[in-house]
Amino acid sequence: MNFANNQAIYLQIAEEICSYILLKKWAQEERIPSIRELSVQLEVNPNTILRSFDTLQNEGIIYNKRGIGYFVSADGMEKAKIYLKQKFTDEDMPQFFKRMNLLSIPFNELETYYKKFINKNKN
Amino acid sequence: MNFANNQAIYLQIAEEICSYILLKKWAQEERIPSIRELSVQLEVNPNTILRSFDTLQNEGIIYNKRGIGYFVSADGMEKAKIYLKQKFTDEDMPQFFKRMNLLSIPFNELETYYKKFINKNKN
Amino acid sequence: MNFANNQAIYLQIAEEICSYILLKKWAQEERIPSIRELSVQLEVNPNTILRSFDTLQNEGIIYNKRGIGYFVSADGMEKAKIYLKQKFTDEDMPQFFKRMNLLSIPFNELETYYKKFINKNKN
Amino acid sequence: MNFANNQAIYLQIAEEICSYILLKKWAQEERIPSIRELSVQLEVNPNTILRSFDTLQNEGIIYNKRGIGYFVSADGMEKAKIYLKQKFTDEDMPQFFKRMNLLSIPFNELETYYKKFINKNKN
DNA sequence: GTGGTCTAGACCACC
DNA sequence: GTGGTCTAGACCACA
Repeated sequence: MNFANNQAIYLQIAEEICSYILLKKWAQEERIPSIRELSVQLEVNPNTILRSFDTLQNEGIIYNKRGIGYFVSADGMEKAKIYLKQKFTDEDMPQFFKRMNLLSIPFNELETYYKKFINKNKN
Repeated sequence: MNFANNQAIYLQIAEEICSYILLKKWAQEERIPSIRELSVQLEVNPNTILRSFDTLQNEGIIYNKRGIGYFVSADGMEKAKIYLKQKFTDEDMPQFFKRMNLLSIPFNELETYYKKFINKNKN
Repeated sequence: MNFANNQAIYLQIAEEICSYILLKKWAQEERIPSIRELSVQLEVNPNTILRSFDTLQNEGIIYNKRGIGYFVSADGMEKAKIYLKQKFTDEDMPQFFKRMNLLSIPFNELETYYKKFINKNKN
Repeated sequence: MNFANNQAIYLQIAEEICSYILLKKWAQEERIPSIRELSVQLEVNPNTILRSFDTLQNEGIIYNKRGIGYFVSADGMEKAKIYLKQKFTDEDMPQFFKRMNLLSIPFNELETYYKKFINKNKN
């Protein structure tokens, strides 16, 4: 039994940053908070934030200006979406479908729930 | 940012027990491990286990024989399924659908992924 | 005046590993020494070696088997060559050409030296 | 693995001084900074600077006036160029060509890179 | 044993 | 101020 979320903190933070970009809380070409700011705010070690940034930089989602800070790439939103979608299909979906099978929920039934969800949130 | 799973531990354990019942690791009318056993195994305070058992007993999934232990109800499997399904539709599904919307994944696409999942796990 | 090589240690190590692969000291699909072994041998912190390995893994030059170690990729030699060549053309060549200009060495003259070098090392 | 530049510090400084002369930062017959000044500026022991000056004096690149200081020779620029060129052809070139061979870069290709370099820096 | 993660803290270069 | 590098050492999961 694992009570804590088993995913590495730096990956959780990376995903969170992507979500922020997708939600347009940080626009493209905009500077994101510094490593030190985030490390204080999220109460983690600066090195952990750096690792998140490194990961996102490798994905081309953010880039870096020496001595200034990190910025969302010009195509950061698109790339953030690709990054998150990959994680979603590879990790969340299989777990979700597994649960459906355990609970004998047929795929048809899922659509019903989906329509309800859409109706409730369409406003 | 929440690094730890935000759900109460005793509820996590309750769900886990239901899963075990559904997977037939503990048959109906079978005695389940004692509070002490589980508290040692899961490295949790015995009171936490007791709360899980209370919750499941209220749902009619397990019952208690004084001085002997807890047992899976005669209709425990069915009730465990209902219990888990409720959690699944109320908590997991909305979160899942929300993510789909954020990532602009149409419902049609989900079916494709579902079929892939089924094919991979049908053996 | 910088007396020490200004390139980061973990990048120097990454290049050194690539050279080893190109020189076939570590064959493709072969396991390379563990992080701990190299950290002792090279007298650097294990984290520094890990960073070198991370870099090379991102380049697809090496890959990892959990709990076993790092291995040279099937196409590791080719990718190591590409990696080193990029570094060579981007960093070493400009510096080399700059020196040629400072010393007023025309390109023709370089060819003479090159032929001498080849003759001396062709055996 | 050598993390530090393997060349003796006093030789590195000697080369640096030659570069300065070639770049006309110190003109011929001009006095160059005192041993004490340089030792402070470069954070090096005065004896190390003295050894650099000795080396350059032996090459006839600089000369000494008792009680006054060191001066660039009348033909210092030419001799500095010869000194640096010798180092360049004897030490840098072989290493450079060796790398070219390791990376299977033919000499023709080098010319392409050279032209690009010239074009970029011709302004 | 292996690698993976995280913390604490230091020093550096660049702006 | 910013990020970049490196060390020391801890704890974890996996095999």
